[in-house]
Amino acid sequence: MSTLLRDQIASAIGDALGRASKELGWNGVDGVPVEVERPGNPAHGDYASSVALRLSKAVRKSPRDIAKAIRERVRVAPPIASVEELNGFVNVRLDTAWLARQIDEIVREGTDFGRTTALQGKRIQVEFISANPTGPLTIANARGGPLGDVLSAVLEFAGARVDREYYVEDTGTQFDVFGRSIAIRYRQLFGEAIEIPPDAYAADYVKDIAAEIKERDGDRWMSLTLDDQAKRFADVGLEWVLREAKRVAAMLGIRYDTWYSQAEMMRSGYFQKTLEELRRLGLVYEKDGAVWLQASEAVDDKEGWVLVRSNGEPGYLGKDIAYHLQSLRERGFDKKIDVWGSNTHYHLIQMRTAMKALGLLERFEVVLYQYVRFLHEGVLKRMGKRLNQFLLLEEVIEAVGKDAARYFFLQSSADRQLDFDLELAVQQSNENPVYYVQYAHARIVSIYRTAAERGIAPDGADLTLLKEPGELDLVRLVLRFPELVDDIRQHYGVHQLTTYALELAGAFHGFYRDHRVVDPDDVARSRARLRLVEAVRLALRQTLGLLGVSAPEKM
RNA sequence: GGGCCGUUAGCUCAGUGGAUAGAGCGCCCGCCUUCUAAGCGGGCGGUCGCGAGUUCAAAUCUCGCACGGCCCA
Repeated sequence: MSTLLRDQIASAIGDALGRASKELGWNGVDGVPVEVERPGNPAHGDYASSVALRLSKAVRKSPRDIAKAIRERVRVAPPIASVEELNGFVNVRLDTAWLARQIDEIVREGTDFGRTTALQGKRIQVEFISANPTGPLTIANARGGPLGDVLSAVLEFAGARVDREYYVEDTGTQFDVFGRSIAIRYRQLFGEAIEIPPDAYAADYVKDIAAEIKERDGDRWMSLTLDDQAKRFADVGLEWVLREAKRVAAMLGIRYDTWYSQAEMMRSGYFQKTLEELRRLGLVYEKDGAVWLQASEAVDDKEGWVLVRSNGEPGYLGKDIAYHLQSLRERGFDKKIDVWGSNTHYHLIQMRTAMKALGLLERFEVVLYQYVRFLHEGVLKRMGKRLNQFLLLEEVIEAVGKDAARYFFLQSSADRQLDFDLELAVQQSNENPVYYVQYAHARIVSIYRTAAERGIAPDGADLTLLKEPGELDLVRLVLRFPELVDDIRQHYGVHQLTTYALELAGAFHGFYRDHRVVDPDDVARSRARLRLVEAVRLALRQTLGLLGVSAPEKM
């Protein structure tokens, strides 16, 4: 199954259309893509194409006439059993014997079922979470975790070589403030009457870091100025933050390939190189002592954007352009995909302008997810580390578990805002659909145990015995998995995996009630059905595997 | 003031131009002597925020407006 089923069907219809066009002397057919979809209504077959309706005007024929001409010319051979015309649609039905045969193919492919080579040879960097290294991971940063991790998994499954990257922004104002906050807490531990300013990080973890320093080094740093302490403690804080981030990411089942330091990127000289290149392109000008990037004409922003501030400090945008340029030019990535929170959307507009100017736009992709808020005692709160107001990712994972936490974040599209109520999440974790899906998987494994006990193995199963709609519908659903993977590979809608998992699990649960699999009185059919549910189990396992959710054999 | 995202069943959300709009939760009724009832079947429940436009066809695309969230100034 190297070619997706839907592509096979589409090209069969396309061929027929081409012949019809030639034989009947139609004009206007060229360049119109033939696409097929899975109709929701079973009466409309397994695949349908609306190409006749689209072509009607150009060809100057009624949609029905076009569809009929196509229908007459489609080569009817497995996998296609029949082609019909209805209301101008071309409806294709799959051959049921062919469908049943696919079960062996699926089982044979095993963990390769759905895997493709579409992205073979591509090196892709997926950058996600990358929270400011000024505190622990919160539920807000958390959303990017499963999104980025699952997207990475899908891209790998499609043949790409993927690097999961955590960009550590260990330079800049926020990082300095973090160091200063630790220093102030450190001084307070020695009884100094120094207040933590309102724009500093006031949360308890900052005190913890200061206490760790005191414990280890005592008053050794008290002789330094606040500025020098701030500089030194920022690095101590960074160590703490990265240690925590690695630990908590691991709790979510996320393992990064690279923790990439912004400071290191700056030391590499790439920032200067980037400025020079932008200058050569004539996109940079100086004003008020600062260095500016010209805004694109598409954006109504005459001012342009600061690359280097008037005090000589590299600006956030400038550093990020340099970082991207380095990834794509020097670090060997064909593509960089960033998973960013919605608050960066304006930054994204700026980045796209810059990437376009540098000729890198098509190698730069962003998944923008809407912010996560949390409810505390029924009141909505905006997350903020400086506000000392946040819900730790760790607390959530501890409360509901890795599987439910990941599944929760992957249920809705990135575009939709999430509100998280920890009390409700704990209370409802038993109702999390992830258990519904996992239960289907465990049930199938249980069927296998029963079969083994009764001495029935699926080997040599005669799949032609599978003729009932309930049986074949399961195969149809399983065969959608490779198409789904292909969609996500292109459009990054990883939440579709959860929708699919739920649908497949539901279909299986329904099947389970109506169809006995292990029946000692009918060993032949038992074998065939064991094969069938094995294919379902595989599709579930593959889906859960991409989601990073476990597929338990017992529940 | 400019920009990004959202608005679909009581609640949480799928549905990214097709033919009667779906799921989970909740509510009502039914189903465990047989492979796991964390399950299944049935029922109730919808002006797809509002208005215009494009199209053979709009929840889906475009424009305007309203409301909610966010970013920039």
